[in-house]
Amino acid sequence: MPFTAYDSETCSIARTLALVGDRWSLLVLRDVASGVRRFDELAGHLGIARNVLSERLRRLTDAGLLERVAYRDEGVRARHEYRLHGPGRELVVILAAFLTWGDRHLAGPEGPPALLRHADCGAPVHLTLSCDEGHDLGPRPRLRLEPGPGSRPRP
Amino acid sequence: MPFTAYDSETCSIARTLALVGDRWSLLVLRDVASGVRRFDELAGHLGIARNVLSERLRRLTDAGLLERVAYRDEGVRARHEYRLHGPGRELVVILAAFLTWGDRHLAGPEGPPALLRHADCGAPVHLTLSCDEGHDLGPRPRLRLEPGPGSRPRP
DNA sequence: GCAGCTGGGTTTCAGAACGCAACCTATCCG
DNA sequence: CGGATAGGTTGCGTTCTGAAACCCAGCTGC
Repeated sequence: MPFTAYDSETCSIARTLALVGDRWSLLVLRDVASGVRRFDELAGHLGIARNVLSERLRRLTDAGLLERVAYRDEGVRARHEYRLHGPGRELVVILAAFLTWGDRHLAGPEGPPALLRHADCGAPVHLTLSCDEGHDLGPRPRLRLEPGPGSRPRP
Repeated sequence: MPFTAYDSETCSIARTLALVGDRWSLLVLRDVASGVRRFDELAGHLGIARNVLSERLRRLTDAGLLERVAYRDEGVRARHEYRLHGPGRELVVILAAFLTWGDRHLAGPEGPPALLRHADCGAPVHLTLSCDEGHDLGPRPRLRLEPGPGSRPRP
């Protein structure tokens, strides 16, 4: 049964992209994961239009990837900030995949523009793809995507 | 030095997203990686507008992620198809990251809609994030993104 | 006690991107 | 010659995005 016989949108890749696959969501998540948590900081750092940022934060919060947390600096009224939440914390693996690819193929001669480290021990981090037989698949893995139990035929 | 002091667009995540971070590119790459290589098949399976598909294929080809390969079925004139090429073959790691996340958080009770297997041995594939000290970081890694040698201050 | 500042947005409107359908064009077959 | 078909391109209307202005609540200084 060819891949084309199955519904494109049911695939987990498509579903995940529908959630965070626009031009800004992953950058917002990157910044939040890096400690940029407040609206104005995000808007300033990302260069995103404020209405778009507002809409993205709402969507990501509604989806449970971010949480709004109240905080209060001294002498200022209570405000709130955004933090990674629940499943959102696992999205950093996707960010790491983008970072790794970009470092390998888009970095200039000066080297990678950002480094990803293990927060606990400070060592650089790397992503490996391996199969349940224990083979390491390397950077250019030979893979096959096939319909799984939750697949649906194309409408 | 806070993360906000560094240019958002220089980051490898941002650069990679600028290349493939629109609503369709990664789905096109998923399909091409899965053996859907011809224009009409892609258009039909993805449900993408033909002009948009045309433009995406050109961009991805220009960027060196896809190559156009001539082929000829019997009794039909020569045509061409698209295949993953060079750095494009390494993008499947990003697709695997999306798939893994979607399987964990967006799959229904029936199970994952698609399975990713090692083409050589047929075993399911998984992604692991580990640090150079050898710690396995698990699905919710505690990471720190910091400016690297190629970083630039914010303009 | 009120003017101004600040964080965190919403509103408005123009321009870019997208989706749909129609059309074009080689080539091969009958 | 007249389809059939793969692989696009063109034109047009709708939707999404971006920039900038505006709003609003609460603190602070005067």
